[in-house]
Amino acid sequence: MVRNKNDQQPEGNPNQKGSLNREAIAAQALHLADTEGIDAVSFRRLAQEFEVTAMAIYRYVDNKDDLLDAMTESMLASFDVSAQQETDWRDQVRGLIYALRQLLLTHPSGRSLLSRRALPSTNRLRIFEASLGILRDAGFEPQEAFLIFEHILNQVVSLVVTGDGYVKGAEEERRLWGAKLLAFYGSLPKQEYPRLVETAPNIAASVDMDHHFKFGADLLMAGVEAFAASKPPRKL
Amino acid sequence: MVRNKNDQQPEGNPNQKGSLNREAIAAQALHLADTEGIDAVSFRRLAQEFEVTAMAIYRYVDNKDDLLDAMTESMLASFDVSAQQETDWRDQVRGLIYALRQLLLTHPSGRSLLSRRALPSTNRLRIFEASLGILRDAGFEPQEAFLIFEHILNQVVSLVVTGDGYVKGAEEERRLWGAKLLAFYGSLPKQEYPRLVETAPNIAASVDMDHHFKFGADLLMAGVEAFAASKPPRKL
DNA sequence: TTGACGAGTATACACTGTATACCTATAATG
DNA sequence: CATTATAGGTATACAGTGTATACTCGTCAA
Repeated sequence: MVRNKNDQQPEGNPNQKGSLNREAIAAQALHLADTEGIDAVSFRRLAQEFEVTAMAIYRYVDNKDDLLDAMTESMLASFDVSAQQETDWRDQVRGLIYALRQLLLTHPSGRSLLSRRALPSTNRLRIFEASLGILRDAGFEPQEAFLIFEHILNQVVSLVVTGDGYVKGAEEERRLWGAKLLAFYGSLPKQEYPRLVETAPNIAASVDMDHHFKFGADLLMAGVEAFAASKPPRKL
Repeated sequence: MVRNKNDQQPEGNPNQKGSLNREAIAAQALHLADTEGIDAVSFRRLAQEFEVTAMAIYRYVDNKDDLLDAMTESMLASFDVSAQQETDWRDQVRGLIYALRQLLLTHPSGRSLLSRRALPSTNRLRIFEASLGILRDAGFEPQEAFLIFEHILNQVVSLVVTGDGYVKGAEEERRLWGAKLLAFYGSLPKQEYPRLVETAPNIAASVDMDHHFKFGADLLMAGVEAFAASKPPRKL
């Protein structure tokens, strides 16, 4: 047997990431997903960053699914719904929308993480509960509140992170993609695709988040408010 | 060299799938994705269904990304936006929504396919153009039309196929998941999560598509109509 | 007859998640 | 103190994945 190759520690350098534990692993994995895409998150890659073997991670995480759960929790840990205590429910909902946006801007991998079918853990439950509270207080029935919240979450997700491959800070790549879209849609045969050609600049501009998002958020709010108005006048 | 192991064809059975070609591959891959999930689509698996080597597929498909493109095209081939020629734009939009729903019911893998960041091919362009046409005729500006269409598409997708792992016809599994959700949310501590507990039945019921969808579609339409109403009175 | 070419095979490489068996330094216990 | 248990980590292996490269045919044209 040729085992015991490196019995003693090579150098006494303390692991700068701190000792291995579930939270640290989840945080590192989340950071990896946000900066290099969700596909970059693998046991071997993660282990390498902790200067450790892939299997060592299984001490703290059941399997990949559990790892993704832990990442989700890590992402949602610092998220506080009730940060802003507005009086008008419209402002509260709008606040929720923009808080979710901020969350997804810092964590683009949220798209992948939040759309997994899994039973939620504490942080997600907390947010879910608080959001339902806002909508219930606004006068919506339980089912309506649930559906509206889902509506909002889905819409915000797809408004902020366009496409699956989005990673944090990839400004240059993003700009390039916008140019590519403009070139593509702009050069389509005009008589076959008149609408697409005229809309090409807008399609391309959709990679610019701020403007795009404000527009989408307004549309979203318009829907919720219209729905509220179409109900028996019980709203606050 | 130990090549040429099986020189002659084992049996003379004609490939029941027909001779290999791009369309057949795409169709088969799409079917596979719809029935066993998008992860079941691999070159080796696909090749096996055609009784062929994995590398043979590369004759007709550049790489996996191109395969997914081909699948998307295959899925959208039979989709016709202008099937229903309603006069009222509201009915047209509603028709579009329900047509998209039907598409995603037959092809649950559409969620994965449609949310990829890629330049669209002909079928997708055709649908895009037609949809923009409807919205432009309704009086929306180019940018508005584009954003509303995205809004609609995203919302329908997330309304129809909840979660990533959805496959066609998995009725039993779906029912089980609903029961699991009900048990989970229903048994949360009531004083910590009052809203979630009261909403538990609705959350569980969201696996029942028909009811869930009608509700979501109404909310969606309410948003679009409200947005239309908030504009200078130019709508038809 | 030769040669090109289309279609498919064989093999290999670097990845992935994860099961199993092992080692070893520390802590608990007789 | 001596022994044993255990927590934390390593090593290896297996079945998958996408795909690059090289090869082998059968058919058809010059």
